[in-house]
Amino acid sequence: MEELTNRIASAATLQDVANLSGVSLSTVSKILSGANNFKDSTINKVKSAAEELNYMPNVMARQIASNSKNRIIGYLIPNLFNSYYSGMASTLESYLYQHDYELTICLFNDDVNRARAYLHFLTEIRASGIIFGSFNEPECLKDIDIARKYMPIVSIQADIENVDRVDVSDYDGTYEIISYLIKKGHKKIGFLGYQYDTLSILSNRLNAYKDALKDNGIPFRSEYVVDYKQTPNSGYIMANRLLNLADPPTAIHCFNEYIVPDVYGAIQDRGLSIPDDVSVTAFDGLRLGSVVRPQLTTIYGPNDAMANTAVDLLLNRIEANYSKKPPQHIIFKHTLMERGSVADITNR
Amino acid sequence: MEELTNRIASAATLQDVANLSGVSLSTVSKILSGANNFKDSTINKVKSAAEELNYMPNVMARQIASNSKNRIIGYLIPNLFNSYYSGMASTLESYLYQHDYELTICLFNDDVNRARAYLHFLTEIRASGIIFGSFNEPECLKDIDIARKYMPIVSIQADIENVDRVDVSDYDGTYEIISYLIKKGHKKIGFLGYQYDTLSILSNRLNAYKDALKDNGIPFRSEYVVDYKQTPNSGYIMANRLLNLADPPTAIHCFNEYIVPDVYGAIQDRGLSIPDDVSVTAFDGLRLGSVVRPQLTTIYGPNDAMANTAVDLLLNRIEANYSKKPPQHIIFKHTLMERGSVADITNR
DNA sequence: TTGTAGGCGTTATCAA
DNA sequence: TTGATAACGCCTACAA
Repeated sequence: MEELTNRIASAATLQDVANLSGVSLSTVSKILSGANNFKDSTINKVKSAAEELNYMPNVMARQIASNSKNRIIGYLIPNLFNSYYSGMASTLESYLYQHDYELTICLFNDDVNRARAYLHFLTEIRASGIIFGSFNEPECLKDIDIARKYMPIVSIQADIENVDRVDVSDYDGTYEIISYLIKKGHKKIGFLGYQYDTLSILSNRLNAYKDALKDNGIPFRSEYVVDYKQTPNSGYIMANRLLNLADPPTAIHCFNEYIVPDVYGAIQDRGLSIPDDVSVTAFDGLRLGSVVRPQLTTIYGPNDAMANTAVDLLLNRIEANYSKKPPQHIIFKHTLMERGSVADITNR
Repeated sequence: MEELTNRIASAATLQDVANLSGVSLSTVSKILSGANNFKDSTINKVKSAAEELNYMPNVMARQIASNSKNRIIGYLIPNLFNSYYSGMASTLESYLYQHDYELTICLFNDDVNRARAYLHFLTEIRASGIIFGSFNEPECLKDIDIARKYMPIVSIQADIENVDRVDVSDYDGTYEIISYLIKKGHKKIGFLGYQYDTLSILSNRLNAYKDALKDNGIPFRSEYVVDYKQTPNSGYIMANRLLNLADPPTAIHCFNEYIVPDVYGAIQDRGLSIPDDVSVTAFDGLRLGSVVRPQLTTIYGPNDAMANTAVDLLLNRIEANYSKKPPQHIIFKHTLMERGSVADITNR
């Protein structure tokens, strides 16, 4: 009676299957790869031998021998507490699966060294492509340059030179929602961001904030802009920085959406209500915006479309054999979603 | 001037490096693997040639030749919208990194076929081990049986026979929090679960719910138990099922925590307040319990400890060469976290 | 319909 | 201090 404890069987090889079924190795190889031009009896012998031995092809050996590409796509991301990334991952996986690719999610937990390690990893296993999540780690640039010699790379809202890239209209979206707040009577508007100086999506959004204020004759107040490192509770900390001001804002715009529940918490912990005391807006359009109460007025970015397009761009490169077509930059249009988190204070 | 468009370089091989540096292939191999017993000049020649060619070892070839293990651990999970999984993934990655292993997160988006595909994938690339997330897909059992012949497997709250497993005290924890609700005067207590007939963590928790009622002389009412498939908004749907009852419960216990924000939303959408009109409890102890308002009274399971222990168990199997030690089952003790989501209604 | 033999990129053994 | 050469597990002409 076989014990089912955790141990490795001497992983069967093609040769083992060949021995057991009494045919040659190459016959086994062909049959197991789906060849039909063999006697039924041979096919059956081989298949049942493989079954019996639980033969699983060694994909590495196969790739080396046939010099074929694997179908592994890596998605490199800094964290998963921001559901932006998990949502993206889910969409990417679904779409890649339709194309018969496997997604491997490489989570580097905000550690550049690990980001680099995963880049090396993906390069060394000769993955077929890499999708960059939205993050900014300049120290990776050299590793990216090496990786790109081995496989195509696509960026989803990340600053990498000379690769295909998808984005949402950061500037326009932010400009629109800040203008919207102003139209609702808000003049004291806070902006919560991150410490990512060189990340263009942040600077785009921050510039839009400034421009919208300026175009409406509202002076910029630096104390209304808070940034902080990205941590699970950064929203709470940043919101409190604003709420602690002697003259706190009447509206808070969040650079991205995952901090919103914490911002809500910070406001509610002071006994203030949303939107009557403080209005809140954000950018992203994640599901959580419809989960919080009041539901969030936000700028929706079509993340599913972005993810799918990123895959399309990547697979084009892969399957068109790394064509030299210049890098594409596709920008999706945002949508303003009016829900319940903004008060009209024009009459106050 | 070199074009930096997205293309593959003819990935350099050892032979290329050898040619460029004018030494033999095997010398290059040794030097690039860190051998010191060569002339400095040779070492330098080789290293700079490798650098120049952006040589990256082909890990597959390396493994085949040396028949060494890779350091890939797969984490197989059904979704990422439940932050239970993303939190686990993050902890696993951090701990594995300390041990110099790479985590590859395999998200199968609730599709058995994809779960099976990822199992095959991990087996075919000869990953060093697999960590099973908490889910129940009986159709995978055969594939698991094959996979386990190639590498050790550890389960985190998943029903798989004969593998190492970590758990939290489901029964006791649920029993405690239901008893707690009863002590607070609640007699009408709803239970929100899932359609996972054979998942032991659900049946454990449900049995504890029933037993706690019984032991306190409260009759079981089947209409107070709602289950539904696991979707992003299942909490909203399930909560409404309870709230629509002619005689709705005064307290709702959630089998797990990620549905809590939706349950809150469902309650608040009726103008009801938590905990005055409806008390809410749950099981997990995720961060989101402290993000919602009122903060959630819940059963905390030590997920970080579970994750780390799962890794320990797995690495023991791997590094002790798949020992035949019988499967371990380690159960962590829960903790009741009293926060603000339960009202005392004994005097009503 | 089946088998032989060479090769994929690497490591490892042994000789020079 | 270096370099042939035989593996590793598999694929694929080409031959039989």
